[in-house]
Parts: sequence; C-alpha cells; structure tokens
Amino acid sequence: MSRIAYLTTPLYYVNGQPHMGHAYTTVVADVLARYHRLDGDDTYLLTGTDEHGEKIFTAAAAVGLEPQAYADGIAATFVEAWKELRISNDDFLRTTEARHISVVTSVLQQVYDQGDIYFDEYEGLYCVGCERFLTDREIVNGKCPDHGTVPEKRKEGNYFFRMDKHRQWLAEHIRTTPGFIRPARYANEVLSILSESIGDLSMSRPRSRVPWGIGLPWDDDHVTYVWFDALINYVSALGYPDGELFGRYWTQARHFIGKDILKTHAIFWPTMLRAMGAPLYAGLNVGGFLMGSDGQKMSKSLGNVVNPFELSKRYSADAVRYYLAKDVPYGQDSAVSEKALVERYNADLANDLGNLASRARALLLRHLDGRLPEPVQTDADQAVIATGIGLAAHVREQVGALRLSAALEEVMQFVRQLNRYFNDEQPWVLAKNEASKPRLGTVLYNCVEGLRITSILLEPALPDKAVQLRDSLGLKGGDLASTETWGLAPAGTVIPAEAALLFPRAELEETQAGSQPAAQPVAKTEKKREKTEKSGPAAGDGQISIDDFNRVELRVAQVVACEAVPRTDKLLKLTLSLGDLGERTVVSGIAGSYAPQDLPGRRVVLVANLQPAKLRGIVSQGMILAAEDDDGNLALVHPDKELAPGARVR
RNA sequence: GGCGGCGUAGCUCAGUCGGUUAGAGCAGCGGAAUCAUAAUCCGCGUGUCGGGGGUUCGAUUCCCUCCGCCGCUACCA
Repeated sequence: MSRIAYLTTPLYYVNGQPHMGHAYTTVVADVLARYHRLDGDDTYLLTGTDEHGEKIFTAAAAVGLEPQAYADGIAATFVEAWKELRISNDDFLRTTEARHISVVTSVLQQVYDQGDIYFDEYEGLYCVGCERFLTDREIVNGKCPDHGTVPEKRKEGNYFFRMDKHRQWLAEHIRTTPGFIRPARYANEVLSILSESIGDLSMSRPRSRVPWGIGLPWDDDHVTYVWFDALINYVSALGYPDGELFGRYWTQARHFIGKDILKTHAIFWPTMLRAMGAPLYAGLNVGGFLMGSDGQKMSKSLGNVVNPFELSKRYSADAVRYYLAKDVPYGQDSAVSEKALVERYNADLANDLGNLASRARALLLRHLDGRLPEPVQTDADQAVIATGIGLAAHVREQVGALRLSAALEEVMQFVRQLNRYFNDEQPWVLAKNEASKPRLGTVLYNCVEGLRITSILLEPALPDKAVQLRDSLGLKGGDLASTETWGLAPAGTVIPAEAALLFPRAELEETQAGSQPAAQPVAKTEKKREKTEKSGPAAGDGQISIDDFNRVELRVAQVVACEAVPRTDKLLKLTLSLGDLGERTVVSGIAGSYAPQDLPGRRVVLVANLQPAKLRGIVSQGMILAAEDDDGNLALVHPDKELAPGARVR
C-alpha cells in the first residue's frame, strides 16, 4: 500500500538562463521525490518551462528570433541544466505544447461559460516586466518594485476572472488547514492579503499588443494572461480533467516555489481551481531567496553570483545537490558561496564518508583477500547496528517535515559513529596476528554494512556517488526498508581491487579569493544607503562627495495653486511654476502645518530631478524642502530674495 | 506609519508548550593514533540566548518597550 506524492517545481519562465534560484527549488523537489520513491511511494515529479507572454515576445524580437524558436533555445538549456544536476523529473512540460494548450483552452471555455469571466475596460499603469497592470498600492517610487521600471499608462479592454468572490472560503481554508502553506509565516502573509479586497484578475491581453499567447476560445482578439496559462500546467501535465495521472496524483500535489511567486500560487491558483471545479492542491512550500556570498542579492555588478552549473562541473553534481540540501535552510533567505560548498563537501563527504570507505577498503583488500567475511557480532557491535537500522525511521520523519538538512545530518552522525567504531576496534591492529583475524572480519563487515545503509539513505541527495560507493564495495542498492535490517551485504562479496576516489578533497580555486567578505558593517550601511537613496557609492562615514550632491537638482519654484488632497489628513497638491521650465505638480505631506490658501504666490525649493511617485492617485513630480522640529512642526524652505522661478539652488 | 518575521558560541544554524550544567556542524587550541583522501578519534566554550522593564518560586522561552535587519503594506517624496 504505497502512498502518493506529486511534486512540482514552478514552470520556469524562459526569459533568462537557469540560475541558482531555479537550481535550489528544483534540487529540493528532486531530493524529496527521490526519498519518496526510495520509500516505495508512487511518485511523480514535474518541472518545465513557461513560454508565453509579452516579455518573451519582445525578448525574441530583440534577438531576431520567432518566439517559439527563442523559447526552444532557452527551454533546451533548462533541460540540459536539470540533466547536469541529475534531476529525475517524470515530465518536462512546456506551455507551448499542444497538450497544455488544449487543456487551457477548455478550462477557459468552461469558466467563461459559467459566467466567471467578464469583459471590462481598464485604464491604469502597466508594467511590461510583470506583464500586468499594477495597482496604485503596488507602485513604489513611481516604479514597479520588482523590475525597477516606470510603468506606462495604458487603456485596454480585458477579460476579468471573478477572483474577489473567492476571498472568504480561501482564507478559511488556509486558516483551517495547517501545512497548506509552509512555512506558516507565508500563510499569515497570504491571510493578510486576503483580509482586504483582492479584486478580479485581469486574465487576457489584446492580441494586437501581445501576439504570443493562447487565444481565448470565444474571442480570438485576446490571448490568455501568462499566469492564467502557466498555472494550469500543474494539471495539464497530468491530463486534466480525466487523465489517469490526474485522478491518481492531483489531490496529493505539493508545489515548491520561491517566495516571489507566492501570490500567484496562494491566491490566483486556488481560486482558479475552485472555479474549474477541481480539488485544491495539498500543499504549497515556499522557499526563500538565495543570496550571494556576502549576503546581498546576487548581481553581476557585485560580483557575488554563484553559478550552480559551473560548481557542478567543478565539484560534481552530487556536491552541489548535497550542499544545497544540507546547508541551505528551506523557507528562509540564505547566503550561498563556493567557499561554503567546499567546506561542506570536504568535511562531510571527503573526510567523514569518503575516507571511511577508503580505510575499510584498504584493510579488506590487504588482509582479507578482498572478500567480505561472515561476521560474528559481539556486544561491542550492538550500538552501531542499532543506530544503523534505526536511521530510516528518523530520516522518514525529517523528510516528512521537509527538514532535508536534519535528515542528512542524521545519516552523517551515523557515519561519524562508524569512524569512532573503526578507531575503537583498531582493525589495523587486529590484522597483525592470525588469532584476531575473525574479529577483524567482523569489524570490517560492519563498516561495509554501515556504508551500504548510508549509501542508500544518502542516495536521494547523492544519486551518482551513492552508486559509486556501493560499486567500490561490490554492493547492490536497495529501498529504504532494506536499511532497517543489518546484514544484507552478502558474506563473500568481492571488493573490487580498483576504485576511483569517491570524494577527492576539494580546494577552493583562486578566482574565488577575489570576493572578499568585506567588513560586515560597511556592507550593511552601503546596502541601506542604496535602498533609501538609490545613489552610487559614497565616501565613508555617511559623508557624500560634492559630485553626489551635484546630482540633486534643486530649483526655486513658485506656488501657482494649491488644494488639499481629498480624504487625506496630511497631503496637499501643489502646482508649481519653474518659469521657463514649465509647471510641476507636487504632492506634499505638509497639510498639518500649512493651509492650502496660504501657499499660492510663495516661493519654495524643489527637488526637481526626483523620480515621479504616485500618491493617492496623483503623480508627484518632485519634492519641496521643509524643515521639521521634534514636535513635527514643518517650516518650508524659501529663498531669501525673490529670485525668478526656475533658478538653480546650489 | 501599520502588520508580520527575525536577532542564540568566531561562522552557519537547532532548541526551549517556563525549570537540573543552552546544543549541533564548521573553524580554532591541545592530545592519541597511523588502517585511510595532511583524512580519523579524544579533550577544550566565563555564549549578558539583541538592550531594558514586567509577570513568576524560577524566563533565553510569556508580556511590554526600545534597537537592528527583512518582508508585506501605507495619506514620506
């Protein structure tokens, strides 16, 4: 009676090459899938690529390719990447495949027919990067917070999916289903989003603007919004609605995602499923971001990018897999680096595990003709045996709780115990006289048997090396249950005379030395300044250079008109004249200290090259300077003489 | 500004539904051993469990507050 496990990674968007974030989520899902299979569970692992949308269309055009050809190219690099990392996916779905498109089309028609999709005109600020309109609330500093670009104003007719009506039950479901979203803090985040109106979801784009997408079956002038299309992959890959795989796996679906796509998976997707009349997935597992070696977001300019595929070629796929599973805690942001990988690899795999295999092999070959003897267990052997056969239960428990790191650590504890056992029993001393040869055989047998169990338990993380390890001892593999019996390594087994070093010790390459772990405090202040001021690097001690200052364009401006912004306490909308430079609208939070009628005619100092920002629906094109005392009283800064508006302030 | 999370040994992190001497791995120091991949094994930590206050017989664990970092959000611009 086996259990069912359906695990998915996101379908990765083909707008860029696979990177560490992709690799991490995919490796975690794969290690988990392999544990399920090892334990006899009926397991299905899905990954793939998401290939529609405006961004793909433009990216393809930029390099002179048809969208499909462009997508083909990137999709191939993902296939290659997962091959490199030994990902054991059962399927690789591309959203441009006919089997996916036909499911999306029928889902659309069904949801439309039942009245859950309607047409409406929409005007708003559109982010090309997100491929959607942003709400006022989402815009930060006049820009899309995810892409750092200024959204453009667009008006278009779109179809909308009635999503808002699903708020109540979804919130209830999240509240009453522990583990539906893990870690729990992300469930709280979703609940707080659901506590307010979520609106209906714009789920189409005019084909005239976005030719690259799945057409709406009832209106070919529109194509499906890329997320509405992509999310359906999780069921289309199973042959929804009546495929055998769908019936078998769907209700046990567990999605693995990064926190950047929480909203689509925790809100869009469940409401879509409900509208489709399909059961919800079983769980959503949210991972954090992987940061560069310095703890900051990876970026080329910081030179802290860690490429998992290069590391794989340098140190082996298993080294990368083991490092990601063992050292990177799931669900929170964490720093990854080549240095950390090498340390983990050397400590656990080379020193503890690889070396143990080496020393056992050496004595077997030298003193026992390379044959595994029949053991005669004594009291001294019981502790090792007990730990070994008890490991599977611990591993099952940890893996079930998504604690891969703890699961692997359980196994490593056992490896350390075997090393202790080896030292305590001193087989190299036993080998010195004939009388102790039987005891020598038992000790070495137990080491080999321990390594057999270890190799099976580590196999999900180390698919290649586990097999190599067993090969080097003449052993065969087995399932998880086969680790719960001691003595399955057959006496008489021939130990191969030659075997390559399993885990040669790794040295950190020189190139890596360049990324000095800059003094922590400096890095932090720099990061903070970057965030609050978006300025370039400055001299130390919070001081800025004259060049920095000159980047700020300060000008005298005259207030032409002023009115309070409706339904706000603090905001005034000012119309300012800059003389020959024209007029500006500025929103300022000074209503507590100035009445609208007091201001027209006054001269103020304006930061003229500030990024526009939208406040309460009004685009503010700058900031006026005011001083503030401890009690919050504001005093506008104004020039001492009546200079003409537009004059530069330095 | 609001809501939420985090802040535990040099580093990466566990943990404490309040209670004997707060843990692991890595790094470091000393020693043993020499079968082995300069690997292994043993021993070694006076850590204000972010600061302060409170509740309690007792708090790192609960409450309040402050500081720092992160996320979401907002009438900062």
